[in-house]
Amino acid sequence: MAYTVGQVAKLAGVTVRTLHHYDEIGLLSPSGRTAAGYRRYDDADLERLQLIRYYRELGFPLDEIAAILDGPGADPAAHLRRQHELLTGQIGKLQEMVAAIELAMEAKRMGIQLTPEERFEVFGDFDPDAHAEEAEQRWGGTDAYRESTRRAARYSKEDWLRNKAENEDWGRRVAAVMDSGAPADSAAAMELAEEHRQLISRWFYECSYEIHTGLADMYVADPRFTAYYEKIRPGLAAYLSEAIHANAISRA
Amino acid sequence: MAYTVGQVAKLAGVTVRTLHHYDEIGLLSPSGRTAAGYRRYDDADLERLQLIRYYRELGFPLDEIAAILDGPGADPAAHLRRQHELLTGQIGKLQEMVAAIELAMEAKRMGIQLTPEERFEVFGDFDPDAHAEEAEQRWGGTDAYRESTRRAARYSKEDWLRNKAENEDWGRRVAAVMDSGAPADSAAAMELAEEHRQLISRWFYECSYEIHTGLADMYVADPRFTAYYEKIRPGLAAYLSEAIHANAISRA
DNA sequence: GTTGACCCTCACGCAACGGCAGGCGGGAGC
DNA sequence: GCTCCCGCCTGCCGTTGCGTGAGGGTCAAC
Repeated sequence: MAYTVGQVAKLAGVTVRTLHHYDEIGLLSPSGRTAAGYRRYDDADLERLQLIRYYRELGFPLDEIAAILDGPGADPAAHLRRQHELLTGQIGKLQEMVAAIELAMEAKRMGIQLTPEERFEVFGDFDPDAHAEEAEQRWGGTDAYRESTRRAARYSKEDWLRNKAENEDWGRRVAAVMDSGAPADSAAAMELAEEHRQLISRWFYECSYEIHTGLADMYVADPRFTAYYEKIRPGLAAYLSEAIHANAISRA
Repeated sequence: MAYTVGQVAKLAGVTVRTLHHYDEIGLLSPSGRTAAGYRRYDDADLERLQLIRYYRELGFPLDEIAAILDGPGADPAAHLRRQHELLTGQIGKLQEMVAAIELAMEAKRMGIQLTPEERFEVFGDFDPDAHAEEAEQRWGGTDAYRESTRRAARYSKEDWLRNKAENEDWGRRVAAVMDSGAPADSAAAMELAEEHRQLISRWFYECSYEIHTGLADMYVADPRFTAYYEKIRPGLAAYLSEAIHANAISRA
């Protein structure tokens, strides 16, 4: 089978100009030309273009792609295998970024200040020794910052008051259930965990059960989040965490 | 807290030049300068930079990022929420690409020719009406193409012969087990499924149990792959598929 | 035979920085 | 006080990966 530039462009989802460019730099030269000088691409060219597109999607510059494709010891199967590995690596990276975003969302929801390192460590290559030196400092002056952070969000004043009221109401009720001695996997505790999830979803961001259990783990693992709940009632962080897990399992 | 360009650059994993550039175009201007003209970034600047980095990672051009960040109705929480959605979308796209790579790997392993549409449909925006018109043609002339595809791989001739021999040996034995009337979830069938997986891993690409069950589904869903196994023994495609699933479950 | 879609080759333009030159600032050690 | 080195400053030109015409040939159809 032979294809013209336009056909290849449509098939591969690139522009004709891109194919011209690849021809110019010798990355993908069509296997032949017609008498009139039209480029003719065959199936082998398409296969090469497929590899190019994947490497491009993975962020490789064109000259490196050329080196990889034309270099020795690289049969087509090895390329696919390599691309498979790179892709799964990218997915892992994106999942870490998602987790970092969830952390940032939850921190904002509670008015907790993130350290600069936490903001950026997901992007990799950050300096490890810059981490410990400010570990103390981040526990000071939180209150003023919290207020300013809250003001930054563009909710109306009434919205904020309503949200605050709902939050406090929920806090009172969950403290009462805990005081009553009901276990964390009781229907009452799970119901309040579910309400917690819906409260987040309504006011801040869509909180799936998966995200919710992720938050639950964070509440016991990160002292700043723990402190937020311990202030309501000592032991509440762990209690809530367990209730959230129980609720997620029962709803699944 | 105030930071110099160099400190911010290190923290955020960007170059000083990039920060200069963002300042030049007004995307991220430091909140102040020292008497000597040094740029001074504060925590709000860092927060903005965090958002910028995420949007950049998601492929947005700088002018669009500026429009998004400075536009109305976009509080910080909304940005995080949006980035969360975009990221999960990207992950889904990459997972489709992984699946497409697995298809391509398996097709190559069996010497099956993929249609141009199949090569590129994962990249999206391909023409739907270009799909049906060649549906017949892809069933002709497969043998010659298969041979040429096989030669393309850079294995030595002996490698190929050994691989072929192992494959045929496996084919004989799985046919024998099937003929014996042993069910697909019997120990013998599962053992051959496991061997099938290791054979792929050794010769072609690391084949996890997850990938393996994906292949199993493909063997019954895609007639070209089905035909490959049916030629060994009628009913083998379904039999093998079931054995692979049973094997994966028992090893998990 | 002419119309419209498609192809060709220049050629300039643009985003998002990289990298270097040439010069100032600052703190620490002599 | 002087020097040394590192970090900061402002230009300014270079590069990658194309986008976007300009100006002109080609091909299948009507």
